[in-house]
Order: sequence, then structure tokens, then C-alpha cells
Amino acid sequence: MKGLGEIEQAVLERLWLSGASTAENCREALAATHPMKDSTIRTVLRRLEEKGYLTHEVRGRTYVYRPAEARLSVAARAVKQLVDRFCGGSVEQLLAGMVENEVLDSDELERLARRIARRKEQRR
Amino acid sequence: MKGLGEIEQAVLERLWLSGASTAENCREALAATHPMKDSTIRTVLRRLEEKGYLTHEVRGRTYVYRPAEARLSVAARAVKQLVDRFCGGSVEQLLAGMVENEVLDSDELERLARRIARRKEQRR
DNA sequence: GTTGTAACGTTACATTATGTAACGCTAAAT
DNA sequence: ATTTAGCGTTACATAATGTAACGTTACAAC
Repeated sequence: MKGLGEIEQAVLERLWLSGASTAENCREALAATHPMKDSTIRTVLRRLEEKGYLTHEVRGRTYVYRPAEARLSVAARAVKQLVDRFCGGSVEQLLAGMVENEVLDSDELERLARRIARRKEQRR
Repeated sequence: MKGLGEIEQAVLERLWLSGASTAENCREALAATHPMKDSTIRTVLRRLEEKGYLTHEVRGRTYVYRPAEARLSVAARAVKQLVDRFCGGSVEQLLAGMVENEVLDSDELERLARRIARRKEQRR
């Protein structure tokens, strides 16, 4: 999936936070940083739905939007794309690059890896 | 930095592979998959340079382009953006998400982390 | 049942990014 | 003097994105 614009990004994030919102609800929440007319937020929501990021259910006569996919799931997919494009498909290269460029400390990485692995084991 | 188009991507990757190329050189290399006129590849190269992805040096009367930044460095920066936008700045969340969504196996992650850490130690 | 209004879609327009390329200029080679 | 390689300028088409005016429909209140 393609990249999102700034507003789209903001709306999606808002939905991830609140879990579900009506159009008007979104509009108010973003009014401080991104003032929009009623029809604007609607268009954005509809487009996000077309792109597969949102779903809506009808309640009464209003639409309630919610994320179609979890935040981390979208992130994971995006990273995969990065890995394929820039790292020849090798996650190791990416991680190494992150350490190299000081986005991540190598000790920290080890610690995280262990914690994640353990957490996974315990879940049985 | 923003996202790149398909052609831009291809050109940049080509440069990462060959290290350095003239415009004509690029054009020929990509001819199979992306046939372009002479002036097209030039425009793409110039734009990539404007965006900071490339540099050029003048040799004789021809420009030799080369990547301004290493492949993995760009990747690392991109991941950082992802982490900030989708994971509240937490790399751990991203990694966990990758495991959760089966982009990466947790055992594999641990192995990679160790290898990277070791490799770093040895380099002294 | 007429009027107001909340909630939605349709349509439209401006801006920007991207791909594509014709042209024209300049210096080197013939 | 003529050609040509190599480059920038300019231009145009398409798509994505932000923005919003309008029109429509159904319910609510009078």
C-alpha cells in the first residue's frame, strides 16, 4: 500500500487511539491542529476506507469508523517493504544498519530480542 | 524525506549497486525494465540530487553521479520514521509487531541480535 | 405536513509529485 | 565549419492529496 498524506496520517492515528469515531468526532478531535470543514473530514475518511485502512459500520444514521488493521500490523508491513527495497530482503541488514546509524544500540537490541522471545514462550 | 516514485527508486538502487554512473550509463542499465529517453533519466537524476539522495562530480564534461548516503543509512532513517509514527517511538513495539505479524521469527530475531552485537565487539 | 437540521455522498478545483520528453545551448571532436 | 555528446530548461500529462461547496435524505420538532 502507498504512503499516506499528512492529514490522512493524522486521522488514522486518531482512530488508532480512540478505537472508533464518527466523522464529526474526528473533526473535533483534530480541530486544534487541522481545522477542517465537515465535508473535508468525510472525504478523507472515505478515501482511507477505500485504501483499506478503515472500516465503517452504520449505527442509526451515522457512520462509525474504526481501523481495519492494528497499528503495529501496518508498521510491520511497512518495514517489510523497506527491507525488501533497501536491504535485499534481509532483516539482519536492516538491524545492522540501525545499529550502525545509531538508531538503536546493539546491547539494547539484544535485550529487546530476548524479552520478546521470552514473552512469546510464556504465552503457552 | 519523502517517498520516491518507482523510477526514482530504480535509479537509486542502480546507483547503490554500481557505486557511480553517468546518466547514459544509468539509462542503458535500466533500458530493459524502464526504457527512457536521454532527457528523462537526466531529469530523474537531477531531482534525486535535489532531494539529497545523490551527488555528482564533474569529470571532463560528463557528470558522474553517486549515492549521497549509504543504502542502509537511508533504510535506518526510514525505519526511525516508522517507529515514531506508528510505534510511539518504541523500537521494541516495532520488533514485537514484526514477530506478531510473522515478518520475523522470534528465535531468528534473537540470533541476529547476538550476531550483530558480537560483530560490533570484535571491531576493536 | 412543513421546516430545520444532522449526516452523508457527489462533484469539483487547486496543488504537488512524478514520469516523460522536446528543445536549445555549449564544448569537444571530426 | 559541422556534427555530436552531454547538459539544463521548459513543458505537459497523470495521479494523489487537501479542501470544500452543494445536493439529498431522513428524522425531529413544531
